[in-house]
Amino acid sequence: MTRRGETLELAVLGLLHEQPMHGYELRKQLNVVLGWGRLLSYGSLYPALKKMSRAGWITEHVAEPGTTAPVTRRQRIVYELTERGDQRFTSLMSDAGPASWEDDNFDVRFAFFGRTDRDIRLRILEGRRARLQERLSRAQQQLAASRERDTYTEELQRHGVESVEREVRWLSDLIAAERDGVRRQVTKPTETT
Amino acid sequence: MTRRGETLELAVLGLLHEQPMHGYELRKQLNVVLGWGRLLSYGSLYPALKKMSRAGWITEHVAEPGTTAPVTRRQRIVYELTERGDQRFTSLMSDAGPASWEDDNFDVRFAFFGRTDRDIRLRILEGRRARLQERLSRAQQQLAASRERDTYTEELQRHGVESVEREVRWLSDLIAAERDGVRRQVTKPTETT
DNA sequence: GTTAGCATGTAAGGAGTTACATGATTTT
DNA sequence: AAAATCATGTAACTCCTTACATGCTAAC
Repeated sequence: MTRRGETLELAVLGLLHEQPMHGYELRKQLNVVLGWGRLLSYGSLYPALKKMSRAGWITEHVAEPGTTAPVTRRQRIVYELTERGDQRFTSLMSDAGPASWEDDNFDVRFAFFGRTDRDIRLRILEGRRARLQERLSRAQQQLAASRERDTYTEELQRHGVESVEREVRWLSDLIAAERDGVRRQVTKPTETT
Repeated sequence: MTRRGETLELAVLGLLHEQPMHGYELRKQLNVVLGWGRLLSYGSLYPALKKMSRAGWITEHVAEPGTTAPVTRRQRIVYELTERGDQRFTSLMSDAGPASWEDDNFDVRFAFFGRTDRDIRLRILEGRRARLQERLSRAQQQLAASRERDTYTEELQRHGVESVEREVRWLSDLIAAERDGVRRQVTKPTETT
């Protein structure tokens, strides 16, 4: 019944869904999928992989030098998704959770949209938009209320509101595209500054 | 020589710089200053206040019902900035730290720009911009390299790049304004409340 | 021959959340 | 009389980072 911290787990399962990988490579790929500014630390990655291995979602294969890759530098451990891991992936992608959990996982889930049904995609996108809009109205009220505060605080809040508004528009475009069943191809929204 | 987690500390010191406050009120204000989506939990706030109190940066005054506010609901503990706390605030605002630390603290520092010198403000803004630009070029390379990947991953990366580009422009505007000495009306806002 | 990158791990510690515990006051 | 809000706190737990430990291979 773990509710938080499944983000890393989902990201690993999703990446191994594409192809087996060893930890070092996985870390680099995780940097793309997780929206985090920094690279995930090894102190976090390897224990997580062990845990997932024990849970039966992935398997560890020791790849000896020269057997797998053209130039293998040293012993590497290649992780591969199991069938149960695949089920776990699907469950994590489609299950609804608390708002905070869904917010934490949004980026990762989005990255794996290609392996998810359209109705699930729509639910995730609409849920995200609804939560952002809620946050937006609170922030706008706050902005209107705190006019007395100094310019910098106000500027920070104004910028925050604009960023969220921008993200809401982005989501709306994506939702519209999904509804139309149109395979979206990167239309650059007209920039208004 | 604590390097991380001074974010909360800085935010509290900055808010108490304006006026003394009790914990419950502080939490609401922190929600504005810290860029976090959720409210800070009490389980995090109160121990932090105790710690800062022991360090001598703030003092605790018990405000008995009826003595301070017009309608006091129950016993509240009002926290007030000490002189050493003020020094600590200045130090945290002006000290340069590791990149990750400066990134974590950027929002909070920006919110308190009104109580900081212009050269410090410029250093913080330019530092932030430099780090974002660095991240941007890496992300752009990644985006160009991974054209084979599916549409959603690409879309996510594209959106990420655009967001960062936008933030860089925002920072550039702010830097230009600071350089021009276009005083955004500083230091002490007109006394009200 | 030394530095940089590849590759895997452990131990200690930091900073936060959730759940629990208590109780007054205001609103419905 | 119940529910919401005000107000403060503790204990257990989670997840992550930093620092340490090891050792191979490629490039300069």
